Amino acid sequence: MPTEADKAYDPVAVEADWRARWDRNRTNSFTLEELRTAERPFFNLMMFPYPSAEGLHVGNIYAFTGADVFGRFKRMQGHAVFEPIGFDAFGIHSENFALKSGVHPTELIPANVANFRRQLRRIGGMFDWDHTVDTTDPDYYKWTQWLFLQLFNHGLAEQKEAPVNWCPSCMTVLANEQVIVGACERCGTGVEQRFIRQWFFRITEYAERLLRNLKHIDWSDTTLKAQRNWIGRSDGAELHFPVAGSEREPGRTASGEDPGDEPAAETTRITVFTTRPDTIFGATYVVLAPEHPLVDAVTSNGCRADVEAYRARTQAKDMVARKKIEKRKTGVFTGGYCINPVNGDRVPVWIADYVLMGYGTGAIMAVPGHDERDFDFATTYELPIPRVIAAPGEDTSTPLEIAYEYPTGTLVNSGRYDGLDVEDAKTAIVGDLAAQGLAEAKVTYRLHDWCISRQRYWGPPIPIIHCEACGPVAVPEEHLPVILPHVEDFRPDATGVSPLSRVSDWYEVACPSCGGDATRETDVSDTFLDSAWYFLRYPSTDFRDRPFDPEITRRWLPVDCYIGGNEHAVLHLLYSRFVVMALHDMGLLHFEEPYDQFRAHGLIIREGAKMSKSKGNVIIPDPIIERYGADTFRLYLMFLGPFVEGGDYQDKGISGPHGFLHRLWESVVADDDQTPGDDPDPAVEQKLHQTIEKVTEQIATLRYNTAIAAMMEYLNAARAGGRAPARAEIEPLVCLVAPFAPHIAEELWRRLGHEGSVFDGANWPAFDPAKAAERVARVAVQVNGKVRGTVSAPAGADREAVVALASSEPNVARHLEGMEVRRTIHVPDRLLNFVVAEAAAIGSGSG
RNA sequence: GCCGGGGUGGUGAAAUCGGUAUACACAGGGGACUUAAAAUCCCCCGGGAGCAAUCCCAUGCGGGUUCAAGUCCCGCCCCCGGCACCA
Repeated sequence: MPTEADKAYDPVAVEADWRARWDRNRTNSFTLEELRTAERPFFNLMMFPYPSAEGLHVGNIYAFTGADVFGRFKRMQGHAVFEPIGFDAFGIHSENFALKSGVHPTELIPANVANFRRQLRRIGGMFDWDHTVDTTDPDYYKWTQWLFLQLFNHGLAEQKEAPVNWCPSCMTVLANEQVIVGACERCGTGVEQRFIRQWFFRITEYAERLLRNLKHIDWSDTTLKAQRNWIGRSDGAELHFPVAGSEREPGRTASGEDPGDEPAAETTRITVFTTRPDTIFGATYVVLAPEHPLVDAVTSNGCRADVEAYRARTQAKDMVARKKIEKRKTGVFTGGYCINPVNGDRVPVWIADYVLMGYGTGAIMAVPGHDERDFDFATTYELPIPRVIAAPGEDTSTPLEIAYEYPTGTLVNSGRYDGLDVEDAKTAIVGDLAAQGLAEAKVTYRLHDWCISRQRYWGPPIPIIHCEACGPVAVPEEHLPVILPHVEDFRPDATGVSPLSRVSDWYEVACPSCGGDATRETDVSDTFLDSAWYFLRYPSTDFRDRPFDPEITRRWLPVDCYIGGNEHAVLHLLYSRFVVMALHDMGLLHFEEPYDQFRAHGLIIREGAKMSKSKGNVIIPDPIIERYGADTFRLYLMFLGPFVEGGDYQDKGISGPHGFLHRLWESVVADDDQTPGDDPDPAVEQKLHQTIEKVTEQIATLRYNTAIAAMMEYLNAARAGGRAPARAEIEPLVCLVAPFAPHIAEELWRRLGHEGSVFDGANWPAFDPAKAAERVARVAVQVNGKVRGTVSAPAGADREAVVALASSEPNVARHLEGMEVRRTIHVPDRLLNFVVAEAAAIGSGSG
């Protein structure tokens, strides 16, 4: 006998019950054997969270719920869906929090992870808890270190000097995002740059493939665009400007006839990169980055003091400030000159910090007439600004008020190239200079090599041993993992090197190669390395002796669907693509792109404002879940707006979805005497199939908000006028709602008499187009484009039939009176439009 | 500055192969049921005029194309996110 308590919807009880059943029945977990043999495998991935001390953020819940809805939907369509979750627990966030709170990360992180696990279970995600990953677990980072070694062994890891942000007050290295307008985010002290030897992965070797493959993968457009911009291919040329006074200048003839027979090795040349070789006649000076290696060579004695002072000033600025556009460009003349290779003109050489050593060749030819930055600089230092490109309607003498930068026009003031258009001139000039050894066509990428060294504590040690005799030596694979030693005080100190460099009994080791005295690398690796391969690990966590099992990997990878935030649209996705591509080239993976499909979700705001701790308007999930249940919370989050765009969380709005689930519950768990027979009402059944069609299509395209609206509309129709829906009307709705509200769906499915989980077996309702078809169409009738009435016509009715119906509609007839119908436009089942004009000037006026 | 994405009721938002603008929900108002409350159910809800039928206006602003424009084209304004001297 069901009791009263059994009949009321108690979300907290239902959800606790079903969490227990899922665990008991292993509903969401795969055994190793199941992973090996799964039919129709579907790898549903979401970006794993950083387990913060504050607990799961609504942003996380939003993202995970959206991904989980998709996974459950696929599962109900008969796929074997693998949906793992893990913890990205290394990195500067944990370390800084630990420094501030005084709790060591080795205590902090496990506590945070435990809390996250609890919260993740509570939201009802279909997570396989037997296959999780924690990047701080030595069993995991052993393989992160292994990955480093694979790249090292294949020549893709190398050491280079590179600048870091240094705060002289905190005595620590800062990440770029910790530098706010040139100052340390914590103490406000001005940041300097220091040069340190660091490890880099040669991702730039893969730039072209990383760019090219973007054409074939199914990703959000915005993400593809962000990747393209980041890789930043630009097509241009390197041009060589011999330094005046060094040997063997080319002849001074304007046409550049002197071929300068051999490209004389002893000639010092400044090589510039430009995308506009057509403007070379307008190059009135050359600018080197202050760090450029030729600065010393070109600087005259008279200018040396100024040059040195300027270089010192530049170095004191941090990299971030230097990248900000300042109002005035600055620079100094070196006293040196070089020769414009196209006409033999002597042009002065300057240094300026608007030229960056890290891009192109670290040197530019300045064309002030056709480049805004050069224009500003030339204006400041009163350098000449000639015109060499004329737009239509302009000529040589048209004054240049601002730089003319458009890549179209005709050359002027350019010797024998005058009259050529921009594109032809590029080819001709580069071709002619190349014949003299003074130019090469060249493609440059904005993408930099990936610096993975961190002078920090909370990360996996880089598995390298430095030996005086042998150089950097890989830690032998059998010695992995290189365990991160427990260091009580891991605060960075004045030396600016990693905290691990203070642990001599850890870093002093024998060289694996020669056995001599050697030291471990004391930097740890970037968190992005941890997350660059975690999806490979998930299905293979049953193996302790290999990072990923070939057979399992072949079945499950690449990832079928990846959902995550656009804040990782660039780096994380790019790095993981690179790692996969490299492993593919080593023969370790059968694919070279990790994610078949990627979708970026939107952001949640609250009551129209961005959420932030300082505003005190963050949504705290636990109390909401306690009050309404996870199902309501999930449903509401997905209802707020389109998943890929985000939405505005308004506290009161949750009552809508909550009421919907209550009504659904009552429609199933109705009083016995109200339970009607099994025959569905034809009109309701029609609506049902229309709803199945919409919901199926909209979930597949992540338009969850409208899918939910369609279900609400259907339930309203099925309950209209207080009627109790028939079982055949309501049972399919339980299935449709299941991806969003899995606990209540399970419970109602059980109460409808089914054994086991609604997610086992392909229970997604079948759509029958015949049942969904409308038999009567409501056709809007317009006169001159204005709606004057609607008529009901049999579906598919032809023009004459609809015209006849429409003409007898009183209001339509009134508007047609005295008018001549010139045209009639008929859109079947939708609309009829009479285009009319006054028949004659005679009888005006209507009734 | 550049690259994305947007501006539709009191609010979150629907509708973009051009075809009845405002689905669904919140907030608000009225009613039924109930001892009462909750829950449920029904009705109203863009602005203006009118007793009403009905008419006019309305999708950031200004033009245009079309029988027909929230949707397409041109020119602006504003908001959000990202990148930022990339030669």
